[in-house]
Amino acid sequence: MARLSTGALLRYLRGNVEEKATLQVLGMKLIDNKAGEDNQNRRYRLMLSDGKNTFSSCMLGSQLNSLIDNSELKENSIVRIEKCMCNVIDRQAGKFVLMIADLSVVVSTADKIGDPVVLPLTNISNNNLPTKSEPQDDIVVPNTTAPASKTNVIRQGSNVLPTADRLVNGKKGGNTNNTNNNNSNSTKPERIFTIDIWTIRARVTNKTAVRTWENARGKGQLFSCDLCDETGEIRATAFGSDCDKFFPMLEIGNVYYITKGTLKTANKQYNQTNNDYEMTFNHDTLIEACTEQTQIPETKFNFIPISEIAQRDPNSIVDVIGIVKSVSDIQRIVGKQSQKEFTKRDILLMDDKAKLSVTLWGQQAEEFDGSSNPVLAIKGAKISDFNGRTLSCLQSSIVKINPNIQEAHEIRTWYDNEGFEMDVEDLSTKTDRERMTPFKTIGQITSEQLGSNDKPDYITCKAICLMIKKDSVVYMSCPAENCSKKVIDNGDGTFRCEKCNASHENFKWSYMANAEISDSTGSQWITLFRNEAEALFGITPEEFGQMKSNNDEEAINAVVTKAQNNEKMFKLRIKIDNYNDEQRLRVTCVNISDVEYVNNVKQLLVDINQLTAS
DNA sequence: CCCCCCCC
Repeated sequence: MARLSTGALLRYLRGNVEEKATLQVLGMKLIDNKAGEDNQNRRYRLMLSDGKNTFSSCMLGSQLNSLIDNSELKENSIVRIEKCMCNVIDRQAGKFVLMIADLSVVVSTADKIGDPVVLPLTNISNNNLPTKSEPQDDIVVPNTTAPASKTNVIRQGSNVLPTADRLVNGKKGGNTNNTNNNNSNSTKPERIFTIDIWTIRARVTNKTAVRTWENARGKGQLFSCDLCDETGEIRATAFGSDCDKFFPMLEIGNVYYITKGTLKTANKQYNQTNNDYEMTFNHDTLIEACTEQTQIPETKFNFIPISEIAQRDPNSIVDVIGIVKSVSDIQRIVGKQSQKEFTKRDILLMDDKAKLSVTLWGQQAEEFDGSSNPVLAIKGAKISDFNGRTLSCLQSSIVKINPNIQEAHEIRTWYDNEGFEMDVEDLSTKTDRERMTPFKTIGQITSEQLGSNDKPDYITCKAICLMIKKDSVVYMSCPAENCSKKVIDNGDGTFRCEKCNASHENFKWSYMANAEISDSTGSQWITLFRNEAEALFGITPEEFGQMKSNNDEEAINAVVTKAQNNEKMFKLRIKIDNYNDEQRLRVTCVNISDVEYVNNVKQLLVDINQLTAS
């Protein structure tokens, strides 16, 4: 039976955020946001109860808004806090915000439990952390409404500060050591205090050297660093004197409380963190080292499959993980422009679908030990389009060997069990034609006049097969190997091939199917030959030909119908050619594959970001 | 307010 975790709210505010407490939602309020119409970023503030106390500065992560939208999470719901953070706004004044990064709804519809009172915020900074709930105080859900214990969870003798809410209401808290008043209407919603000052507790995962800059706007110095906490990451930069002040304070790997700073939209072109904003440290910024133990991850990776690098734009920045298949020796080269000498080392990195060459530079190259096929995780490598696709690490790239993260364990297991004997597509040896199959819509075939160059254009589009010319799916072709020329039935049991200039005793069925495919932007007739037609129909040309010989209309209809109306990825070769003095667009399908929706959506997001960035 | 990151 679910129980509320008595005392959990105080423990959270004291920093014991690892606890997965069961709490009741006594109130929720949509917070006014400046971008009022921005439905994505709307924020709810919850009043949570642990059965004994309530705390109403609990911000619900916006990714959890759907729980409210679908009424799974509502007033009096009982929830389990899966992940939260305590944001200290002003420790002395007892201003805290509990950020709910993840929760699960234990009981959606419930009655109010107990008679909790507003949590008096004591000197939370005392280190005497209760680490587990007190079972004797647990309140059974849902069939008891026993009043909360008379004992306040706050330690005897502690300095009790007024609650944040009381401060907002303009009252002095005084000694509220025993605030447990069963008559108090503690569910009365308090005003939220304005969160115009924030504090994050974050780990520095990367830091640049101090660099000087000079351009038309002036000159100066700067450094930047990447910060991450349990919920995300952000890049921060300091200029001028702020640079002098903060550079020596921040050390890679350490955790800091950072208060105040300017936020601006991130320039995705240069910012490899997964955040729409970036931070500038300014005169008001306060940075304080955090010496407590935290669960803040070392580095936040946003891995993409290696195969997806083929679809991404050159020069874009990605995170990848893979097995080091092989490693080159150190090479020394001289830069063309700079005339400086660089050292480099190439690594062949593979996952379950593809492999490619990754270049490390300088110290990273020299110190790299790739023996015994380690897992390599790279954050912030640049895609280069030399020799197909390769990756190049930057000074800012984070390269981790055998990191202790889930994805690394998964790929290790895969490689040791089966991957070691697999071969996968090599993105770094492909010809231009093979790799240049960007995602496009059918409408773009016309709008971009694809196929009008000397070389054919190759695109990949997500489309549905609308119609198939079912009478001309297969034809009788020359049985000779490497010849698929249509044969003429001599009527005497032999079949003439003009190409081989010979008559054969038999023929073979070959595919040449015509299909109309469509997406939201248009439709296009395409031709499919053996591999692609076989992928579309799911049967061999011989099987199809047999049905045709048997005049088995019903079977043919069944096969054709099944091939229609499915969404697939069509890789197309597009070329205008002359046929009987007439120009016509030939669109040949060169590959059909299933839509990988996760990758497809990621690609769409990349496209959308590029549209909004420009 | 930077935004360069190398070579075949």
